Amino acid sequence: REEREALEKSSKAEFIPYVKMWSSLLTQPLPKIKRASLDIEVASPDEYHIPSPEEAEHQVIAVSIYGSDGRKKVFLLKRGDHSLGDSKIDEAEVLFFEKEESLLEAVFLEMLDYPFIITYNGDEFDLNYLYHRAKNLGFTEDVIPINLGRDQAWIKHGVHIDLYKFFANHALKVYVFESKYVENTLNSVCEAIINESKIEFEGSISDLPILELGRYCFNDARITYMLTSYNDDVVMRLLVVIARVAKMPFEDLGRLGVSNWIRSLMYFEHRRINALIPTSEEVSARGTIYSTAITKGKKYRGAYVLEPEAGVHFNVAVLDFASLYPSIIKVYNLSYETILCGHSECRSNIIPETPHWVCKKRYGITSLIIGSLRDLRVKLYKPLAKKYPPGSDQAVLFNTISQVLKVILNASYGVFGTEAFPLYCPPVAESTAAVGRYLILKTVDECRRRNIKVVYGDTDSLFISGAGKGEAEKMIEWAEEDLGIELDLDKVYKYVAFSKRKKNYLGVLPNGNFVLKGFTGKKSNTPKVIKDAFYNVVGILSKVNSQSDFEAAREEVKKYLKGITDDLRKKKIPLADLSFNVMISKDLSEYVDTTPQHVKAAKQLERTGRKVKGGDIISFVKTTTPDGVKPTSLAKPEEIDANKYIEYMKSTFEQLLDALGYEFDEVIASTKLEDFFWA
DNA sequence: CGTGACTGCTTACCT
DNA sequence: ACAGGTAAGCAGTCACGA
Repeated sequence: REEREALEKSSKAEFIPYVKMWSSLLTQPLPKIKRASLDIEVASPDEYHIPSPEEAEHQVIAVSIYGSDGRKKVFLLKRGDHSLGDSKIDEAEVLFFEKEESLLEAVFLEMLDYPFIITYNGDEFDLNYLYHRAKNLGFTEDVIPINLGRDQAWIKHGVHIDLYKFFANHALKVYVFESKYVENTLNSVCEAIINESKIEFEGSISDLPILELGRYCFNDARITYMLTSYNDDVVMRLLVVIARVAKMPFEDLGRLGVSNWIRSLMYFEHRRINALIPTSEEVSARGTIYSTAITKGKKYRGAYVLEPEAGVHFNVAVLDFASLYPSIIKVYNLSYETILCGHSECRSNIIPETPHWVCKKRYGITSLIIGSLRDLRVKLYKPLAKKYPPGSDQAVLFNTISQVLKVILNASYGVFGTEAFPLYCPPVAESTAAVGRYLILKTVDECRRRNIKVVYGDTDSLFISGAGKGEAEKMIEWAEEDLGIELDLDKVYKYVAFSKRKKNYLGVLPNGNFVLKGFTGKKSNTPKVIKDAFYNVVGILSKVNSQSDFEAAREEVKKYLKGITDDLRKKKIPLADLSFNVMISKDLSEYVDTTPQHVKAAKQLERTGRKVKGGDIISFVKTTTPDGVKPTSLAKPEEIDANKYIEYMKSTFEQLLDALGYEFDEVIASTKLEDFFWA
């Protein structure tokens, strides 16, 4: 209450009701949700055949249900020609059925005990299959607890949450799960998030002994459930908080993107204040785009990225604007109905760098909603999450709220620049970005005026070198007074190394921890051998405390890299560590313009019978064969093109070594110590 | 017909 | 169906010179 009252006091009158409304809603305790995960296995003629849910022509041979109340059941179909095997399923009660009909009946009955059913891809497969299979077996509609929509499956008595769609949500993937997984499969997500895996087996699922099949199926249900229970039910908590903010039912919010959450939230607010919801045509007609994008194919100009000053800089502070774009939307009163408003007296209220003006008479709906949510996150929930001991109920609640607000706030500007958003309003989007450029450039000017050296900056951040704590604090005060926007001291690096490339740097903190941005050496598709080598080199460099320390580190780096390149030449590196892992974003037939290397490898895989579809990760190695690549699973060690790997290593390490002023070729070719000089 | 400059496609990243 | 900006590798095209 104390913190909330302080926030209310510092808020403008128009924002106070919103702060009150949000804080009383969001601080409600989080319910424990009774639920069960469900997974099914279907007989299939061969291992590459994926049974069609609509036809549902094959038997359902196993179902597992894993409940939050501790009940865990495996339903198995007895098949005469299959042995039971000797697998043990310790945790669960195992039930055998002679007839598939009675198995399904028992499963449906069990489902009724749970108001929430959790699946991984149940919309497309598990529930869809169960429904059609039951129909095929003569079940009547009223005894099947499932309804099918166009792209989703509903539970008649409760809520079905399909985690596949939840974990595939790009915004959640990036901002909540920190891009820890790339592929959206159950196995990839579980490995990245809860350190669990699917059970591996060879051949076809239908050929497994019955108990072995049960063990496999049960494990899937178990890890699916764990995705909702790990870290104190964080996924369930996220769903509850998103539902509260977005004013959206659970069924929808797990399946729809952030733009839909924001649409729902904005529409709700229109209804609450008795305002008409405009049509997209009305909103689009407000104005047109003025700026031109730097990137081909984009609609308007975006953020500004400063040229980094190449080299090593010691004692670098990073200043950044807290939630820059939401702050701009709030402070500059940006909204579809305030931009280019009808009042002639507002026409002089011009947005910097644009011909657009904005209303002076009243606050816009976007400004009020996004502005108040921004303040809630920055001034209330972030500090509150830190105030309570980690793991306490309060810390857990405030952290969840803070994460959800982050996702929504991060998307709140972008939605106005996307045609699919019903309140699409390009002048709002381009004005937000324009003000961002204006603010960061003004701040750079102010630094220069104060003789503070700016060595880099991107969108909302400035890296300043050689400034003391006092000077940084003065800048923060200046921003508050002259810009009306909150600037923070984000961190202070022991040193930062920049090559000449933007969005690409190494920052080392006083405690030796480091931050790597942009480097090829950290990208998910880079071969493990090169990625490991890169992190090891950075590890060596992160111990450096002064210019002279670089001398000693240099020798260590050189020796280390020489070892790796020698191993590469002698083909001592295992294939798995040499593989590039690249996502194939569409189906093979859709690559009509070019045939990139991962597509070449995928085509070779298809020729061996493997199915490849959009979203799969293709693992390939560079070879001396005519295609230049081979899928890792089909390649032989002697086919590896060592030179290609050394070339790739060179360009990977140059991004780092450039900054330090020496050449990769010298590192691996030279034998004389005196050949090396550091900047 | 081979080479190199150039453009466009594709993926992954940064804010 | 949030946005734009940047890096990098490779595929494909085309002019140029032999």
